[in-house]
Formats: sequence, structure tokens, C-alpha cells
Amino acid sequence: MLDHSGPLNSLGFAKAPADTRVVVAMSGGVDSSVVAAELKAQGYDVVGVTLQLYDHGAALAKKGACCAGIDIHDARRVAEEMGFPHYVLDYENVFKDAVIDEFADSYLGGATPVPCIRCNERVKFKDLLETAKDLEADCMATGHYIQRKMGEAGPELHSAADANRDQSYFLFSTTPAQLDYLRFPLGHLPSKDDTRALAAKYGLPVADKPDSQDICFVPNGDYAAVIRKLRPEAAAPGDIVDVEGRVLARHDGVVNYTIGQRRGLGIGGLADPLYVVKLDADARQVIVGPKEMLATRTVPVREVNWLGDAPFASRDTWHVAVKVRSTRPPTDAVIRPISDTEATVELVAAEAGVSPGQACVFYDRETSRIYGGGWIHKG
RNA sequence: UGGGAUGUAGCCAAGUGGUAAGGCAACUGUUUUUGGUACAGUGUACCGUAGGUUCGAAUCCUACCAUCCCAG
Repeated sequence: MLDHSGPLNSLGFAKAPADTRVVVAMSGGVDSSVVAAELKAQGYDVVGVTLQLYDHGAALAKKGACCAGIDIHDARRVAEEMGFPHYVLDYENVFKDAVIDEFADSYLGGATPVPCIRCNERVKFKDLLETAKDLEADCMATGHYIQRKMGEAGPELHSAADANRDQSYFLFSTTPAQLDYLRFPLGHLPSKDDTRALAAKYGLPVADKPDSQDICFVPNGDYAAVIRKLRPEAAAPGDIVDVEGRVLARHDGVVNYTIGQRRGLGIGGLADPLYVVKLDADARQVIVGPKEMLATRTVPVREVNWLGDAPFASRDTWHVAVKVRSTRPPTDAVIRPISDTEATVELVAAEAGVSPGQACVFYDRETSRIYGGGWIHKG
């Protein structure tokens, strides 16, 4: 089921699976459990590792969570049944510092963060990856739906075969060095059904667990409540104003809003709906306007992670396709590098709801290859 | 105090005799490993109050109340 290329084993090493140690990042969900089971079945020296990322009450009972409470036990059960060692590491402090704090501060600054990406780049592919190396593993495998393919200049990042499952948006910041060490055994599967079928085949206790969704550390979808707990000032009220500055209503914190948002404004009596078109954290203002005002064509990005073969700033423009959100197909765009890590992205067709703090991910126009991406800022 | 206008669900607003459109907001669901969007669904409106005319009124008549505008 896994990739094969010449004399190398399925993970790309020129030795027997039994001599290849692979750390599997196990969240406790179906995907990573299948990865671990499959590799173990193929004879690899599998070591399962699960991170405990947070541990507050309400989130534990929630369906579709990961990396806490019952999920850790689920991962452990899979390891026991399949017969490989499994370790649970306490990463609560790391996760809070690297992900949750920034999540809160980003919202306080009027931006809209993507904590799942930060978690991958700052925790799973950083500390956990180092831990895997400490365990003398040859590589680390995850259950992400994305592909690593060997190219002329080394490993390349490619979208998952199943476009509906593709998680490339959340993995754009994977560096070449990380990519070299990582493996994504599920990326080539045609659909999630195949994953569940494999889970059933190995008799995994997690075969029927629901998919994870929403932000894992946020209970009940109320992310603002989490922020208020961490940063009481997040509830500071302010005005909801139109583009001319007229006050239309009051709000209880800019953290409750994001650009493109329609619901929650509470302003009625108009012929057409209003959308948040801008957030001014300093003035505590939520600026609203008609839908047309959301059309955005110029997107400034920084912290660019470039995965092309030639240096990012070696050209004036790159013609690619980009995603400014996870749930829409890539759209044609031109990247104009400003430096090795900054650029202006011009969308050929305007997108609505582009917000600072979100990611802009670069895709090849013709192939499944991903050229990295950058973080959108206010410009 | 005169003159004029208006009063229909949280807001805006159709409906001028036959028993209450629609939009916005709100809520719920679907979609989605971020936020958001989109889509679908959800409303017992004492039709300002009190009388009257009529088989029957939100729609006609009277009075009153409230709000707004003009006049001084």
C-alpha cells in the first residue's frame, strides 16, 4: 500500500524494515493509528509517541478532539494491540507557549490565527521531531493527508491524492530539513474510506472514531471564551462602525470577529447583510461594510517558507496558484518576492474574507506540488 | 398651541375589506483538522390603544396615546 521505489523499502531506506526505526506521531485518531499499524505490519521498528498538549476539563469529553485525555488512551491501546512501544510526552507547557499564547495574542491584535499550522511547525515538526531523532529513529511518520515525493533536488511536498482530505494548507511551513525526515504514508490514499478500511482490517479500536475538527483545545467551538480566560482584556467593548466611521452598534471584544464574518454583528434593518471588512485593535473598532468590500486581490505575506528548487528571491515573480483558506481550491496568483521571506501575492481573481494571521499557501499550477507559503499580515 | 405625517415580529418594510409578503438580525443544522463564508431550516406578529360600521377589517369611521416634521 505504501510507496515503493527500487531497492529502497517503503519508507525510502536501503535496508530491511526491521532495521528501520520509525517514530509515529500518534494523535489517538484513526489516521495516525492506521499509519502505526500499517508500518508495524510491514515489519518496521515502530515507536509510537503521543503528545499531551492540553488537559482542561471540557475539551476532554469532546468528540473529535485529539492529543488529550481519552485520545492518549486510544493511542496506547493501538500500540498494545499491535505490539510496539508507545510513549506519552507532556507537552502542555510547550504547546501553551508555542501555540495557545500566540493564538490569543493574534486575536487581540485584530488578526485571525491558524493554530493548527503553528502546532505543526512549532511542536510536532520541531520538538517531537527532535525527540524522534533522540530515539534514533530513521524518520518520523504522521497521519497527515499530504504527500512527500522524491524529486530532482530532493524531497518535494505534494497535495494528497484525495483532494477532499488534503491537508497541505496546514503544512505549508514544513521546511526542507523537516521534510527530509518526515513520511506521510496516507497521502496517496484515494479516500478516507480506505483509511477506515485499513483500521478495520487491523482491528483497531479507533476504527470508528469521528474525524477531528475545530480547534482541538477549544471546547464547544467557543474560541473567544478561551481567549478571555487567558487575556481578560479581550472582552474590552468597542464600536462597530461603517466605512464612514458612523457608529452602528457596540461589541464585546474584537476577538469575537474576523474579516469576512457576517454573523454576530446584530445589526438589522438593512436590505443587505453587513460583513466585517476590517479590524482595528488599537481603536477597538470593528469596521463593517457590504460584501463587495471584501474583495481582496493584494495579499502581503511574511515568514515565507519557500519549497521551490530555486531561491525564492531569485526571481521577480512566480506564477503559481494559492489558497488563502483551507476549504477552497487554489486560485491563480502572482507572487512578487520582496525578500527571502516576504512577498506580495496578487490574486488574479479577488477572494473574500482574506484576513491577517491566516496562511497563503503556494501551489504549482499544473502539478500537485506545493511551494510552501507565507503568513498574511496587514501590510 | 395650530398644520401635516407615521405607528405591522428585535430592526426595516409589503399589504387599503376576506382573514398577515419579503429583507436584515437571531437561532438550529449541513459543509470544514483554523476563523470565516456559503447553503438549508426555524417566527402563536393581541397589525399603537379603546370603541364603532360590516357576514367579515391591519385595511372604513370616532376618540385617545406615542413618535416625527412644519409653524410660530
